[in-house]
Amino acid sequence: MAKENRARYVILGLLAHEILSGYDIKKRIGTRVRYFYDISYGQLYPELTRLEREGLIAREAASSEGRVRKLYSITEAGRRELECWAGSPAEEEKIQYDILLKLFFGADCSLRAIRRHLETFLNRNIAKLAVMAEYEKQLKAVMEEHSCHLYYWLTVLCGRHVFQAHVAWAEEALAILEKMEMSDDGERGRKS
Amino acid sequence: MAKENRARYVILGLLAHEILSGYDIKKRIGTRVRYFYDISYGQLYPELTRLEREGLIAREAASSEGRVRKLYSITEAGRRELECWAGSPAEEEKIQYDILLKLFFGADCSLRAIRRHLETFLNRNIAKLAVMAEYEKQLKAVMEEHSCHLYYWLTVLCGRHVFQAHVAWAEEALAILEKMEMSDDGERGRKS
DNA sequence: CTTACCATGTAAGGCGTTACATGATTCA
DNA sequence: TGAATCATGTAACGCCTTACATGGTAAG
Repeated sequence: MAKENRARYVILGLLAHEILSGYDIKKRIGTRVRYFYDISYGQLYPELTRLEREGLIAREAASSEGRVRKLYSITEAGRRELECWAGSPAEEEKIQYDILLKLFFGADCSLRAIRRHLETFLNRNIAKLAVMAEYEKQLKAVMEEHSCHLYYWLTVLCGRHVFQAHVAWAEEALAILEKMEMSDDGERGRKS
Repeated sequence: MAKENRARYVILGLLAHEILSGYDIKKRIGTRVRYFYDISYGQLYPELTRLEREGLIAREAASSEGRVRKLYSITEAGRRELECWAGSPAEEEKIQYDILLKLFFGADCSLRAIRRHLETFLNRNIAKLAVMAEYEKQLKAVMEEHSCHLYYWLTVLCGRHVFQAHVAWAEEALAILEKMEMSDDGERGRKS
Protein backbone atom coordinates (compact mmCIF):
# COMPACT_ATOMS: atom_id res chain seq x y z
CA MET A 1 0.00 0.00 0.00
CA ALA A 2 2.38 2.65 1.22
CA LYS A 3 4.38 2.96 -1.92
CA GLU A 4 4.25 6.38 -3.43
CA ASN A 5 5.01 8.71 -0.58
CA ARG A 6 1.73 10.51 -0.51
CA ALA A 7 3.09 12.94 2.05
CA ARG A 8 5.25 14.80 -0.39
CA TYR A 9 2.44 15.35 -2.87
CA VAL A 10 0.00 16.45 -0.24
CA ILE A 11 2.56 19.00 0.91
CA LEU A 12 3.23 20.17 -2.63
CA GLY A 13 -0.51 20.28 -3.29
CA LEU A 14 -1.13 22.54 -0.33
CA LEU A 15 1.85 24.77 -1.06
CA ALA A 16 0.63 25.16 -4.64
CA HIS A 17 -2.03 27.53 -3.31
CA GLU A 18 -0.46 29.19 -0.28
CA ILE A 19 2.77 29.83 1.57
CA LEU A 20 2.68 27.73 4.71
CA SER A 21 4.70 26.50 7.65
CA GLY A 22 4.88 22.86 8.68
CA TYR A 23 2.50 23.55 11.49
CA ASP A 24 0.07 25.21 9.10
CA ILE A 25 0.23 22.23 6.78
CA LYS A 26 -0.61 19.87 9.60
CA LYS A 27 -3.59 22.04 10.52
CA ARG A 28 -4.82 22.27 6.93
CA ILE A 29 -4.69 18.52 6.60
CA GLY A 30 -6.46 18.09 9.92
CA THR A 31 -9.37 20.28 8.93
CA ARG A 32 -9.67 19.67 5.21
CA VAL A 33 -8.69 16.16 4.31
CA ARG A 34 -8.79 14.31 7.58
CA TYR A 35 -11.22 11.79 6.17
CA PHE A 36 -8.92 10.48 3.52
CA TYR A 37 -5.45 11.54 4.53
CA ASP A 38 -3.53 12.27 7.68
CA ILE A 39 0.08 12.95 8.56
CA SER A 40 2.22 13.06 11.67
CA TYR A 41 4.90 15.58 12.55
CA GLY A 42 7.38 12.76 12.53
CA GLN A 43 6.81 12.43 8.84
CA LEU A 44 6.00 16.00 7.97
CA TYR A 45 9.12 17.83 9.11
CA PRO A 46 11.67 15.42 7.64
CA GLU A 47 9.73 15.49 4.39
CA LEU A 48 9.85 19.29 4.31
CA THR A 49 13.62 19.15 4.75
CA ARG A 50 13.90 16.63 1.95
CA LEU A 51 11.67 18.61 -0.40
CA GLU A 52 13.68 21.74 0.21
CA ARG A 53 16.97 19.92 -0.37
CA GLU A 54 15.56 18.62 -3.65
CA GLY A 55 14.53 22.10 -4.69
CA LEU A 56 10.82 21.36 -4.91
CA ILE A 57 9.98 23.86 -2.20
CA ALA A 58 11.82 26.93 -0.92
CA ARG A 59 12.09 28.82 2.35
CA GLU A 60 10.40 32.17 2.39
CA ALA A 61 11.91 35.06 4.31
CA ALA A 62 10.64 34.50 7.84
CA SER A 63 8.65 37.47 9.05
CA SER A 64 10.66 37.15 12.29
CA GLU A 65 8.08 38.95 14.41
CA GLY A 66 9.14 36.99 17.45
CA ARG A 67 7.94 33.45 16.97
CA VAL A 68 10.01 31.00 15.01
CA ARG A 69 8.19 30.02 11.85
CA LYS A 70 9.63 28.44 8.77
CA LEU A 71 7.53 29.33 5.79
CA TYR A 72 7.72 27.38 2.59
CA SER A 73 6.60 28.05 -0.95
CA ILE A 74 6.50 25.73 -3.92
CA THR A 75 9.08 26.12 -6.68
CA GLU A 76 8.63 25.69 -10.42
CA ALA A 77 10.27 22.28 -10.15
CA GLY A 78 7.82 21.45 -7.39
CA ARG A 79 4.88 22.37 -9.58
CA ARG A 80 6.16 20.19 -12.35
CA GLU A 81 6.64 17.30 -9.93
CA LEU A 82 3.10 17.73 -8.61
CA GLU A 83 1.63 17.89 -12.07
CA CYS A 84 3.53 14.79 -13.10
CA TRP A 85 2.25 12.89 -10.09
CA ALA A 86 -1.32 14.06 -10.63
CA GLY A 87 -1.23 12.86 -14.20
CA SER A 88 0.26 9.45 -13.52
CA PRO A 89 -2.05 6.49 -12.82
CA ALA A 90 -3.51 6.34 -9.33
CA GLU A 91 -2.68 3.38 -7.14
CA GLU A 92 -5.41 0.90 -6.57
CA GLU A 93 -7.48 1.66 -3.49
CA LYS A 94 -7.57 -1.03 -0.88
CA ILE A 95 -10.20 -1.73 1.68
CA GLN A 96 -8.46 -2.93 4.79
CA TYR A 97 -11.03 -2.81 7.54
CA ASP A 98 -10.10 -4.28 10.85
CA ILE A 99 -13.72 -5.20 11.42
CA LEU A 100 -13.74 -7.51 8.42
CA LEU A 101 -10.70 -9.35 9.70
CA LYS A 102 -12.32 -9.75 13.10
CA LEU A 103 -15.48 -11.01 11.48
CA PHE A 104 -13.70 -13.39 9.18
CA PHE A 105 -10.91 -14.73 11.32
CA GLY A 106 -12.34 -14.27 14.74
CA ALA A 107 -15.41 -16.20 13.70
CA ASP A 108 -15.32 -18.29 16.81
CA CYS A 109 -15.65 -15.45 19.23
CA SER A 110 -18.93 -14.53 20.82
CA LEU A 111 -21.83 -13.26 18.83
CA ARG A 112 -22.11 -10.44 21.30
CA ALA A 113 -18.63 -9.21 20.38
CA ILE A 114 -19.49 -9.30 16.70
CA ARG A 115 -22.61 -7.28 17.31
CA ARG A 116 -20.65 -4.79 19.37
CA HIS A 117 -18.11 -4.35 16.58
CA LEU A 118 -20.86 -3.78 14.06
CA GLU A 119 -22.62 -1.26 16.27
CA THR A 120 -19.46 0.74 16.88
CA PHE A 121 -18.76 0.70 13.17
CA LEU A 122 -22.31 1.79 12.41
CA ASN A 123 -22.33 4.69 14.83
CA ARG A 124 -18.98 5.95 13.67
CA ASN A 125 -20.07 5.91 10.06
CA ILE A 126 -23.41 7.53 10.77
CA ALA A 127 -21.45 10.38 12.32
CA LYS A 128 -19.10 10.62 9.37
CA LEU A 129 -22.00 10.59 6.98
CA ALA A 130 -23.55 13.49 8.83
CA VAL A 131 -20.32 15.46 8.54
CA MET A 132 -20.21 14.83 4.80
CA ALA A 133 -23.80 15.99 4.45
CA GLU A 134 -22.93 19.16 6.32
CA TYR A 135 -19.89 19.78 4.11
CA GLU A 136 -22.00 19.27 1.04
CA LYS A 137 -24.59 21.75 2.19
CA GLN A 138 -21.95 24.38 2.84
CA LEU A 139 -20.20 23.69 -0.42
CA LYS A 140 -23.36 23.92 -2.45
CA ALA A 141 -24.00 27.37 -1.05
CA VAL A 142 -20.47 28.54 -1.78
CA MET A 143 -20.32 27.02 -5.23
CA GLU A 144 -23.28 29.01 -6.46
CA GLU A 145 -20.93 31.94 -6.60
CA HIS A 146 -17.47 30.47 -6.99
CA SER A 147 -17.34 27.62 -9.44
CA CYS A 148 -14.07 26.47 -7.97
CA HIS A 149 -14.19 23.95 -5.14
CA LEU A 150 -15.41 21.43 -7.70
CA TYR A 151 -12.71 18.94 -6.73
CA TYR A 152 -13.33 19.47 -3.08
CA TRP A 153 -16.95 18.69 -3.75
CA LEU A 154 -16.12 15.50 -5.62
CA THR A 155 -14.07 14.20 -2.71
CA VAL A 156 -16.87 14.96 -0.27
CA LEU A 157 -19.24 13.16 -2.59
CA CYS A 158 -17.00 10.12 -2.47
CA GLY A 159 -17.08 10.23 1.29
CA ARG A 160 -20.84 10.37 1.28
CA HIS A 161 -21.16 7.36 -0.98
CA VAL A 162 -18.64 5.29 0.93
CA PHE A 163 -19.90 6.13 4.42
CA GLN A 164 -23.45 5.54 3.26
CA ALA A 165 -22.38 2.10 2.07
CA HIS A 166 -20.78 1.40 5.44
CA VAL A 167 -23.97 2.34 7.22
CA ALA A 168 -26.12 0.24 4.91
CA TRP A 169 -23.85 -2.76 5.31
CA ALA A 170 -23.70 -2.58 9.08
CA GLU A 171 -27.46 -2.29 9.31
CA GLU A 172 -27.97 -5.22 6.99
CA ALA A 173 -25.41 -7.32 8.84
CA LEU A 174 -27.04 -6.60 12.19
CA ALA A 175 -30.44 -7.49 10.77
CA ILE A 176 -29.07 -10.78 9.45
CA LEU A 177 -27.54 -11.63 12.79
CA GLU A 178 -30.79 -10.87 14.56
CA LYS A 179 -32.70 -13.12 12.22
CA MET A 180 -30.15 -15.89 12.78
CA GLU A 181 -30.53 -15.55 16.50
CA MET A 182 -34.30 -15.84 16.23
CA SER A 183 -34.31 -19.08 14.31
CA ASP A 184 -31.14 -20.47 15.84
CA ASP A 185 -31.84 -19.35 19.38
CA GLY A 186 -28.89 -20.00 21.61
CA GLU A 187 -27.56 -23.10 19.94
CA ARG A 188 -23.96 -24.25 20.10
CA GLY A 189 -20.83 -22.43 21.35
CA ARG A 190 -22.01 -18.96 20.59
CA LYS A 191 -23.47 -17.35 23.62
CA SER A 192 -25.47 -14.19 23.05
CA MET B 1 -3.00 2.69 10.50
CA ALA B 2 -0.57 -0.17 10.64
CA LYS B 3 -0.62 -0.64 14.35
CA GLU B 4 -1.94 -4.00 15.36
CA ASN B 5 0.02 -6.45 13.27
CA ARG B 6 -2.87 -7.89 11.35
CA ALA B 7 -0.61 -10.54 9.86
CA ARG B 8 -0.34 -12.54 13.03
CA TYR B 9 -4.09 -12.69 13.57
CA VAL B 10 -4.81 -13.64 9.99
CA ILE B 11 -2.31 -16.48 10.34
CA LEU B 12 -3.81 -17.58 13.64
CA GLY B 13 -7.28 -17.28 12.17
CA LEU B 14 -6.43 -19.57 9.28
CA LEU B 15 -4.59 -22.06 11.45
CA ALA B 16 -7.58 -22.21 13.78
CA HIS B 17 -9.32 -24.34 11.14
CA GLU B 18 -6.55 -26.25 9.41
CA ILE B 19 -2.92 -27.27 9.60
CA LEU B 20 -1.08 -25.28 6.98
CA SER B 21 2.35 -24.37 5.65
CA GLY B 22 3.44 -20.81 5.00
CA TYR B 23 2.91 -21.34 1.32
CA ASP B 24 -0.60 -22.65 1.94
CA ILE B 25 -1.41 -19.63 4.06
CA LYS B 26 -0.32 -17.30 1.32
CA LYS B 27 -2.53 -19.15 -1.14
CA ARG B 28 -5.53 -19.14 1.17
CA ILE B 29 -5.19 -15.41 1.64
CA GLY B 30 -4.82 -14.92 -2.08
CA THR B 31 -8.02 -16.74 -2.91
CA ARG B 32 -10.23 -15.98 0.04
CA VAL B 33 -9.52 -12.57 1.44
CA ARG B 34 -7.60 -10.84 -1.29
CA TYR B 35 -10.13 -8.02 -1.35
CA PHE B 36 -9.53 -6.88 2.17
CA TYR B 37 -6.20 -8.33 3.17
CA ASP B 38 -2.95 -9.37 1.54
CA ILE B 39 0.44 -10.45 2.77
CA SER B 40 3.90 -10.87 1.30
CA TYR B 41 6.34 -13.70 1.94
CA GLY B 42 8.71 -11.16 3.39
CA GLN B 43 6.25 -10.64 6.18
CA LEU B 44 4.72 -14.09 6.37
CA TYR B 45 7.74 -16.28 7.07
CA PRO B 46 9.33 -14.10 9.73
CA GLU B 47 5.94 -13.84 11.42
CA LEU B 48 5.58 -17.61 11.46
CA THR B 49 8.97 -17.90 13.14
CA ARG B 50 7.96 -15.32 15.70
CA LEU B 51 4.61 -16.98 16.40
CA GLU B 52 6.29 -20.33 16.93
CA ARG B 53 8.89 -18.83 19.23
CA GLU B 54 6.08 -17.28 21.25
CA GLY B 55 4.30 -20.61 21.47
CA LEU B 56 1.16 -19.47 19.66
CA ILE B 57 1.65 -21.95 16.86
CA ALA B 58 3.58 -25.23 16.68
CA ARG B 59 5.39 -27.25 14.04
CA GLU B 60 3.64 -30.41 13.01
CA ALA B 61 5.64 -33.49 12.11
CA ALA B 62 6.54 -32.94 8.46
CA SER B 63 5.19 -35.72 6.30
CA SER B 64 8.63 -35.77 4.67
CA GLU B 65 7.42 -37.30 1.42
CA GLY B 66 10.20 -35.64 -0.48
CA ARG B 67 9.35 -31.93 -0.63
CA VAL B 68 10.28 -29.67 2.24
CA ARG B 69 7.15 -28.38 3.93
CA LYS B 70 6.85 -26.84 7.35
CA LEU B 71 3.39 -27.42 8.67
CA TYR B 72 2.01 -25.39 11.52
CA SER B 73 -0.92 -25.82 13.85
CA ILE B 74 -2.38 -23.39 16.36
CA THR B 75 -1.79 -23.96 20.07
CA GLU B 76 -4.16 -23.34 22.94
CA ALA B 77 -2.29 -20.14 23.72
CA GLY B 78 -2.74 -19.19 20.08
CA ARG B 79 -6.47 -19.71 20.29
CA ARG B 80 -6.67 -17.57 23.39
CA GLU B 81 -4.65 -14.83 21.68
CA LEU B 82 -6.92 -14.94 18.65
CA GLU B 83 -10.05 -14.83 20.75
CA CYS B 84 -8.71 -11.90 22.74
CA TRP B 85 -7.95 -9.98 19.57
CA ALA B 86 -11.33 -10.77 18.04
CA GLY B 87 -13.08 -9.47 21.11
CA SER B 88 -11.11 -6.25 21.46
CA PRO B 89 -12.34 -3.10 19.70
CA ALA B 90 -11.63 -2.92 15.99
CA GLU B 91 -9.43 -0.15 14.72
CA GLU B 92 -11.12 2.62 12.82
CA GLU B 93 -11.22 1.97 9.11
CA LYS B 94 -9.57 4.57 6.95
CA ILE B 95 -10.27 5.44 3.40
CA GLN B 96 -7.02 6.34 1.76
CA TYR B 97 -7.66 6.42 -1.93
CA ASP B 98 -4.93 7.68 -4.16
CA ILE B 99 -7.52 8.97 -6.58
CA LEU B 100 -8.94 11.37 -3.99
CA LEU B 101 -5.50 12.83 -3.36
CA LYS B 102 -4.96 13.30 -7.06
CA LEU B 103 -8.34 14.94 -7.38
CA PHE B 104 -7.86 17.18 -4.41
CA PHE B 105 -4.22 18.14 -4.63
CA GLY B 106 -3.59 17.74 -8.29
CA ALA B 107 -6.51 20.00 -9.03
CA ASP B 108 -4.55 21.99 -11.52
CA CYS B 109 -3.78 19.13 -13.80
CA SER B 110 -5.72 18.51 -16.95
CA LEU B 111 -9.37 17.60 -16.93
CA ARG B 112 -8.51 14.77 -19.24
CA ALA B 113 -6.27 13.20 -16.60
CA ILE B 114 -9.00 13.48 -14.00
CA ARG B 115 -11.46 11.79 -16.28
CA ARG B 116 -8.98 9.04 -17.03
CA HIS B 117 -8.43 8.42 -13.31
CA LEU B 118 -12.15 8.20 -12.73
CA GLU B 119 -12.67 5.83 -15.63
CA THR B 120 -9.93 3.50 -14.48
CA PHE B 121 -11.37 3.58 -10.99
CA LEU B 122 -14.85 2.91 -12.33
CA ASN B 123 -13.85 -0.07 -14.45
CA ARG B 124 -11.83 -1.62 -11.67
CA ASN B 125 -14.71 -1.37 -9.27
CA ILE B 126 -17.26 -2.65 -11.74
CA ALA B 127 -15.11 -5.74 -12.06
CA LYS B 128 -14.79 -6.13 -8.29
CA LEU B 129 -18.51 -5.71 -7.89
CA ALA B 130 -19.10 -8.49 -10.39
CA VAL B 131 -16.77 -10.78 -8.44
CA MET B 132 -18.66 -10.04 -5.24
CA ALA B 133 -21.96 -10.80 -6.93
CA GLU B 134 -20.55 -14.11 -8.13
CA TYR B 135 -19.30 -14.98 -4.64
CA GLU B 136 -22.68 -14.15 -3.20
CA LYS B 137 -24.46 -16.38 -5.66
CA GLN B 138 -22.20 -19.29 -4.86
CA LEU B 139 -22.45 -18.68 -1.14
CA LYS B 140 -26.22 -18.52 -1.16
CA ALA B 141 -26.35 -21.93 -2.79
CA VAL B 142 -23.92 -23.43 -0.30
CA MET B 143 -25.54 -21.83 2.73
CA GLU B 144 -28.88 -23.48 2.03
CA GLU B 145 -27.31 -26.63 3.38
CA HIS B 146 -24.50 -25.54 5.65
CA SER B 147 -25.44 -22.64 7.86
CA CYS B 148 -21.79 -21.89 8.47
CA HIS B 149 -20.07 -19.43 6.11
CA LEU B 150 -22.19 -16.71 7.66
CA TYR B 151 -19.18 -14.55 8.40
CA TYR B 152 -17.74 -15.14 4.99
CA TRP B 153 -21.03 -13.95 3.59
CA LEU B 154 -21.02 -10.81 5.72
CA THR B 155 -17.59 -9.83 4.45
CA VAL B 156 -18.66 -10.38 0.85
CA LEU B 157 -21.71 -8.27 1.56
CA CYS B 158 -19.45 -5.47 2.77
CA GLY B 159 -17.48 -5.70 -0.44
CA ARG B 160 -20.62 -5.44 -2.48
CA HIS B 161 -21.80 -2.34 -0.65
CA VAL B 162 -18.44 -0.61 -0.83
CA PHE B 163 -17.68 -1.42 -4.46
CA GLN B 164 -21.20 -0.42 -5.41
CA ALA B 165 -20.59 2.91 -3.71
CA HIS B 166 -17.36 3.35 -5.64
CA VAL B 167 -19.13 2.69 -8.90
CA ALA B 168 -21.95 5.06 -8.07
CA TRP B 169 -19.53 7.80 -7.07
CA ALA B 170 -17.36 7.48 -10.15
CA GLU B 171 -20.39 7.60 -12.42
CA GLU B 172 -21.78 10.64 -10.66
CA ALA B 173 -18.41 12.38 -10.74
CA LEU B 174 -18.00 11.74 -14.45
CA ALA B 175 -21.50 13.03 -15.10
CA ILE B 176 -20.76 16.20 -13.15
CA LEU B 177 -17.56 16.77 -15.08
CA GLU B 178 -19.36 16.30 -18.36
CA LYS B 179 -22.00 18.83 -17.38
CA MET B 180 -19.29 21.28 -16.35
CA GLU B 181 -17.59 20.88 -19.67
CA MET B 182 -20.81 21.57 -21.53
CA SER B 183 -21.55 24.83 -19.79
CA ASP B 184 -17.95 25.86 -19.29
CA ASP B 185 -16.65 24.73 -22.63
CA GLY B 186 -12.90 24.98 -22.76
CA GLU B 187 -12.45 27.99 -20.57
CA ARG B 188 -9.30 28.74 -18.60
CA GLY B 189 -6.22 26.66 -17.84
CA ARG B 190 -7.92 23.29 -18.06
CA LYS B 191 -7.50 21.83 -21.48
CA SER B 192 -9.84 18.96 -22.25
C1' DC C 1 1.90 31.65 36.98
C1' DT C 2 0.10 28.14 34.84
C1' DT C 3 -2.39 26.26 31.10
C1' DA C 4 -3.10 25.95 26.45
C1' DC C 5 -1.52 26.45 22.19
C1' DC C 6 2.18 27.70 18.76
C1' DA C 7 6.11 25.70 16.58
C1' DT C 8 9.96 22.59 15.21
C1' DG C 9 12.10 18.84 15.36
C1' DT C 10 14.62 13.74 16.60
C1' DA C 11 14.88 8.68 17.81
C1' DA C 12 13.30 4.25 17.95
C1' DG C 13 10.88 0.97 16.16
C1' DG C 14 7.09 -1.55 13.82
C1' DC C 15 4.80 -2.66 9.56
C1' DG C 16 5.19 -3.94 4.94
C1' DT C 17 7.19 -4.28 0.19
C1' DT C 18 10.44 -5.62 -3.37
C1' DA C 19 14.18 -7.95 -4.87
C1' DC C 20 17.10 -11.53 -4.33
C1' DA C 21 18.67 -16.40 -3.25
C1' DT C 22 17.97 -21.26 -3.27
C1' DG C 23 16.46 -25.61 -4.50
C1' DA C 24 12.93 -29.48 -5.42
C1' DT C 25 9.23 -31.37 -8.34
C1' DT C 26 6.07 -31.84 -12.16
C1' DC C 27 4.79 -31.75 -16.77
C1' DA C 28 5.12 -30.90 -21.65
C1' DT D 1 15.51 -30.13 -20.97
C1' DG D 2 13.21 -26.29 -19.84
C1' DA D 3 9.30 -23.89 -17.80
C1' DA D 4 6.06 -23.57 -14.23
C1' DT D 5 5.01 -24.17 -9.76
C1' DC D 6 6.05 -25.65 -5.10
C1' DA D 7 8.42 -24.04 -1.11
C1' DT D 8 11.22 -21.33 2.25
C1' DG D 9 13.54 -17.83 3.37
C1' DT D 10 16.85 -13.10 3.85
C1' DA D 11 18.29 -8.18 3.06
C1' DA D 12 17.47 -3.71 2.23
C1' DC D 13 14.81 -0.19 2.44
C1' DG D 14 10.66 2.98 2.72
C1' DC D 15 6.63 4.56 5.11
C1' DC D 16 4.62 5.93 9.17
C1' DT D 17 3.66 6.21 14.19
C1' DT D 18 4.69 7.14 18.94
C1' DA D 19 7.18 9.12 22.29
C1' DC D 20 10.27 12.34 23.52
C1' DA D 21 12.72 16.98 23.63
C1' DT D 22 12.63 21.91 23.43
C1' DG D 23 11.15 26.39 23.84
C1' DG D 24 8.11 30.66 22.80
C1' DT D 25 3.62 33.23 23.42
C1' DA D 26 -1.11 34.44 24.86
C1' DA D 27 -4.71 34.50 28.08
C1' DG D 28 -7.05 33.73 32.34
